[in-house]
Amino acid sequence: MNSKLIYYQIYEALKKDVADNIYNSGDKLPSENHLSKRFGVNRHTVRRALQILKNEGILFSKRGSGVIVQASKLKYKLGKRVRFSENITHENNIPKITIIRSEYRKASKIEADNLKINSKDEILLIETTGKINNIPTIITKRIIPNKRFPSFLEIFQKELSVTNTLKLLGVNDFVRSKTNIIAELADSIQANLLDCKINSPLLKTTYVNQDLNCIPIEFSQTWFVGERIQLTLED
Amino acid sequence: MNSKLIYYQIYEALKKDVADNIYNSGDKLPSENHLSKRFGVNRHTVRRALQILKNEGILFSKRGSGVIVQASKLKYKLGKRVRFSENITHENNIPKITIIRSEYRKASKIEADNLKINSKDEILLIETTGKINNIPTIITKRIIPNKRFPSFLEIFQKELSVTNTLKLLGVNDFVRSKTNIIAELADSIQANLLDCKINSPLLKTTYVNQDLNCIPIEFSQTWFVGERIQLTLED
DNA sequence: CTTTACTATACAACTATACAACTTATAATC
DNA sequence: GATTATAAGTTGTATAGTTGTATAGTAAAG
Repeated sequence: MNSKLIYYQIYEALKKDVADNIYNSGDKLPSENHLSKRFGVNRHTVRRALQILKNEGILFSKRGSGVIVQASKLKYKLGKRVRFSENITHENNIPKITIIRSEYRKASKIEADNLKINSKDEILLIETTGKINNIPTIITKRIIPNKRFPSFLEIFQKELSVTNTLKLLGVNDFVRSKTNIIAELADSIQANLLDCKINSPLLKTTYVNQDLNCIPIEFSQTWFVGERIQLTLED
Repeated sequence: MNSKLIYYQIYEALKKDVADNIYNSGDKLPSENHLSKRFGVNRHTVRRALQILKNEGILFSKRGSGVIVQASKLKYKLGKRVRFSENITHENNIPKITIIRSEYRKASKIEADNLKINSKDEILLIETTGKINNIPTIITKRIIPNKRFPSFLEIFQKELSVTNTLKLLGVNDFVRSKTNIIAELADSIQANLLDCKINSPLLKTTYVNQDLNCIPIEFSQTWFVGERIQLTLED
């Protein structure tokens, strides 16, 4: 019976277009006005169809900008050696990292504990966003001991890769000592950075990377947009 | 006896109004609520009268919009040289074309065969609706080889006429190589675009226009609302 | 008693219009 | 060249009006 409803027909037509890759991940759909002309209906009828697709996680919209095809959930491997770039390019996705903030300051107690440094030693904070196929998906906040890596920021700004930066600093391998995973809700700043709604579910991982002598290198937190990422564990 | 019945009297009154051109082709009637007040009856009694007029093909309705006076069947000439605008304006009717969709993509096999191009060459798809005296009557889906006419869309958006667009592109004359005519039933999207019921009969023509050197220019399909158009052949 | 014509009411689906909030592209200005 | 206004385009929201459909009820005719 649903099949006779107009909005449902439009829903099916648009869903097919996405499935047929007429609109690809990250693409903007034609505007609601264009779609309403294409289907010969009022804009609100199109919106009703779009709403279903948004609920299904196939589309998402941004006021003033457009309606965009949601990328299917990317698998992000967690384990002993987690490498961002490899994790993304592995499935032919294109990563892009942007530094949004960096600052030097004294370590907090938690940071000092995790990095096994003296309390109030100076640390470097770097906050980055990661886009996958041009869709913002990841925020990372890194705490790095400044005493050991005084030129980290300078190199990282060029390399935009922890792995490469550490190599250039003489650390050829590093592993995770632990990873905690919790769920959080996006606040307005995160929502803005991640192109998601406020209160969208985020996956937050907290971890320490250390060299092979078990000396901590970075204490970091990463937020993933739940709709776009699934974390997978391996041993 | 029938003449006593209220709904039948309303039916006759409305039919007379249409015959007397109080309501013309394409005009909206007053809403059912207004009519029910005018005749001093319940809305459903008016609807019963309207239903007969719809069955007779004199009126048609669109949910949310209103009840509209149906046009009488227009003659549309098919033959070697088919020109939409001329066909319509010939009997003092006013045509209006709207682009509802355009996209570039690879040719399907059938399209490539008909256009005599390589399979998977890029084509331009343009979908338009044609209103006659403001009543939607025609849908056309055109496939045009992009390699030969890379600026077709740009010009067509201004001209809204294939004949004019081709003239500006240096093609002063073109003819149809073949025309197939079949009957189809309107699906829900076509029904909305054409302001007709789902499963209304449509005339569908499939044809290829080619230049005088017999090189295909467009491979297209046109759907006509059966209630509003009759096709006529000439040689 | 059953059917038919008509009323009454309510809600769903869709249209029409307007405006706010926001983004993007373009032009103007420094 | 970079920054700032301006304009145009987009989604979000609200309100009102229209047809489609379902249910219940009344009165009259057979």
